[in-house]
Amino acid sequence: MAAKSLKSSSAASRRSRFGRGVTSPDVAGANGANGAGAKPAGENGRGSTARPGRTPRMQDIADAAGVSQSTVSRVLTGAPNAIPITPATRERILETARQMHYRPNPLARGLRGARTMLLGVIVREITDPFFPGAIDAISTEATRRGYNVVLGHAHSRADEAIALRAVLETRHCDAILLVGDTSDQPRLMEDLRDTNSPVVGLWQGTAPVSGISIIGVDNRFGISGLMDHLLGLGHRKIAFVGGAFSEGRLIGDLGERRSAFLQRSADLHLEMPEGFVRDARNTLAGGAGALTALMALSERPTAIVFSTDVLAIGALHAAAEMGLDVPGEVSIVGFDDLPMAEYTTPALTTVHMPIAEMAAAAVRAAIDEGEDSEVKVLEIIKPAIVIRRSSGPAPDRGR
Amino acid sequence: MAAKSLKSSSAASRRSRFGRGVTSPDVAGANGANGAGAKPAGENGRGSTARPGRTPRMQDIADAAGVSQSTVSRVLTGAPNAIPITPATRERILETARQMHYRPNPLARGLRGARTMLLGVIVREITDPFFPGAIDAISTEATRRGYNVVLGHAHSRADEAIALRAVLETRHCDAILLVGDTSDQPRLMEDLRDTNSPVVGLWQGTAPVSGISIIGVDNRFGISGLMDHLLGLGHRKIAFVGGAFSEGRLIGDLGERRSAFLQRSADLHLEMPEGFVRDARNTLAGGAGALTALMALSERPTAIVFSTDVLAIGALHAAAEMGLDVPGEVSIVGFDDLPMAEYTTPALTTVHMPIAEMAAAAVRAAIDEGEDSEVKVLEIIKPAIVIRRSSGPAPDRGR
DNA sequence: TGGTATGCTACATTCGATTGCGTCATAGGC
DNA sequence: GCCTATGACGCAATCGAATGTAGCATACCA
Repeated sequence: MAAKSLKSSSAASRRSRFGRGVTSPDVAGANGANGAGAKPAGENGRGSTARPGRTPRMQDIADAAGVSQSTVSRVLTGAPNAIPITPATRERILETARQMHYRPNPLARGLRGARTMLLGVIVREITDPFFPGAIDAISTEATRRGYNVVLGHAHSRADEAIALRAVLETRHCDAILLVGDTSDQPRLMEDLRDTNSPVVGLWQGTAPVSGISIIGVDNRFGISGLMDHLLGLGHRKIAFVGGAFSEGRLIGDLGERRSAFLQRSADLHLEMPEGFVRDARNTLAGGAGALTALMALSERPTAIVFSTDVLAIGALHAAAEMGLDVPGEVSIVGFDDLPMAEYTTPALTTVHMPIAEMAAAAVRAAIDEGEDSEVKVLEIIKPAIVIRRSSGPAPDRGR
Repeated sequence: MAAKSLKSSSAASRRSRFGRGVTSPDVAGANGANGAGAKPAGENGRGSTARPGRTPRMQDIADAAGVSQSTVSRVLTGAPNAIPITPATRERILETARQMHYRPNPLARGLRGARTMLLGVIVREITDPFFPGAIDAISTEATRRGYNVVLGHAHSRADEAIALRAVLETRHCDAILLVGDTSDQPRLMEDLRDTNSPVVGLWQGTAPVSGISIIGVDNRFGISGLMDHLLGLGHRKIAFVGGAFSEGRLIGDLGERRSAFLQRSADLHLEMPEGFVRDARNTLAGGAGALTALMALSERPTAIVFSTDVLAIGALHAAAEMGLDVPGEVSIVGFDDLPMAEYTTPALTTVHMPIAEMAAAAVRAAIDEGEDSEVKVLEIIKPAIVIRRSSGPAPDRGR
């Protein structure tokens, strides 16, 4: 309280009277005031007035603790500075900051070039049930490493630029994660190239992309596993339904699964009648429609490989609706192992996606790359088959 | 190129030689240099050197266009300033900025107190299939209004503070949306109270909370509708399974649904044998377990109201596993109308949640509140029943 | 030709935290 | 008693954009 009056006669007024013009010869003015005012235990630097109703800044802590703002900074950042601070001072500052509910302003921090501890995540089609788990895993791993997640959206074509812009203009992201295939959004990719923050692609397919790290799943391996399983059950007439996000455009993982199926079928000389390979939008309705269409063929498949669980679940529903027995009459398998896959009727045979590990790997790549080097990662993870009830022996086997 | 040499003899060197000490009488020094150097079409203000490899700042645009940084700012913000700019100059600046791929630094912007156009969204249990749609809707509406979404996570108790801190420390959010019930996280709520940014609760229940706006669904109305539907089908032995997120703790919407059921049952004098009202974790497994338990009762219910679709879907699966006919032997209804609800076997009767409208309302409330007043919104939306295949006539009706 | 009005642009400050460098003070050595 | 070493800290510039105010320049008026 008493210090309040001292303040205006020492540092504060000195500043305002002389302005910043006086460079160094800080003669009588300051020294004299200091000497006269005894311990001027507070109020130095510029705007030293308390600001009611506003969140405290570092200067306010400094004032309250009777030190300079820079000292507060050094204590609070806890950096192993060359500059030593007395434990007593340190403790006093820490305590003051605590009492005043101080929280550093990340904007000001970021402005100086410090990490913002933000991870930009651009997701395609968040309504795809696959992604929530992915976001969860990413967010968890990011949080564990002290990072936060900013969500960008790339739903429709028209939004491509906007979504990306948004996250990029909020470009204080230390790194950017592309989740799901976004490669058909040319402007996004182009914008990303301008960014100098590291970019990591997750579930974008396994093809290397210049300038970004890739964490992907081995789709070929997964599809092969699925087919081996079905072949082992005696199936020879196997159809495939590939999901496409946009109209007819097969991209990334989904495209790889499709071509893996085609190639494997060719290698095995499986008969592949007209209509056995279909495309459908990657929705429940798309899966249902595909199943209906396949069952309308004169020569029906005995097993169907769906490129995602979403499609397969939609197909399961359609099968039940039309009174078709799964797996008695037709086996249905998916890809992704959604949480729901275990609880469908019947439970779905699928390929388990190690979401958590992949998300962790992606976050790690993103952060490490931001901190360290320019090294691009290319990590392809092999998934495992999960056999449940929706696949069974081929119905024509007994013949 | 020629301008390059002029630069160092005009404005730039003037600054460095005289420093900031010389306040206004900008006499000979500057004028003389200007006169000698003819049109000094560039390089004014401080650090006027081009900075290769870095994203251009406003100053760089100014240098390139031969104007001052403030002029660039005024042109780019497009604010209806009192200060007019020549169309020619304006166009030149705009063009330069375009060519240099200039993007304003939101950090610097925010530092000045401008809106950051960021919406903090704190979600509880993102793995709950209900939320992706919610996030999608929020993100869409936010994007439409030029905002971006920062995702916070509040999974487990231990993380409560961390998650919130994270989003709050990234406090440059203009507003905060609480999605799902977070009221059992005391520290979070407390922290939120310190914030002076507006807070909106979505799907937190319908009880007013001091200091925050609430957008909720009328759970009582939904449950009543469900029960009326079942009563109309002749059901009198109706059980209830309430989902709890954490161990046994009934919160928010889920708690309201439970008490709505209890009250309505009491009003109607429905018989309510021991074990007819159960709690379960809000997961597929929880729903499956609850169904199994209910069917093990000596007196079985003919219909079961699940407080979420997730529970109901789990139950549907368990019923199929144990060969129970739905709705022949037992009717199952849910709440939320997940996208999946239409594709279960059989399709689920449930209460449709108007996610998009509610999300839009929440975003609107958050943004408007931030821009305008202190008015708190309390909006309770009435949901509609969706009747599908999982509910049917009571089996004992024919007796 | 001097003075004023008007149209534009430049300067300097501000936001809050970080950091290189400078400085004061105390202790110790001789 | 003076000088140096080192401990403990403060000063001020800096990051990029926004903005109030000062100031220049041309045109116009008397």
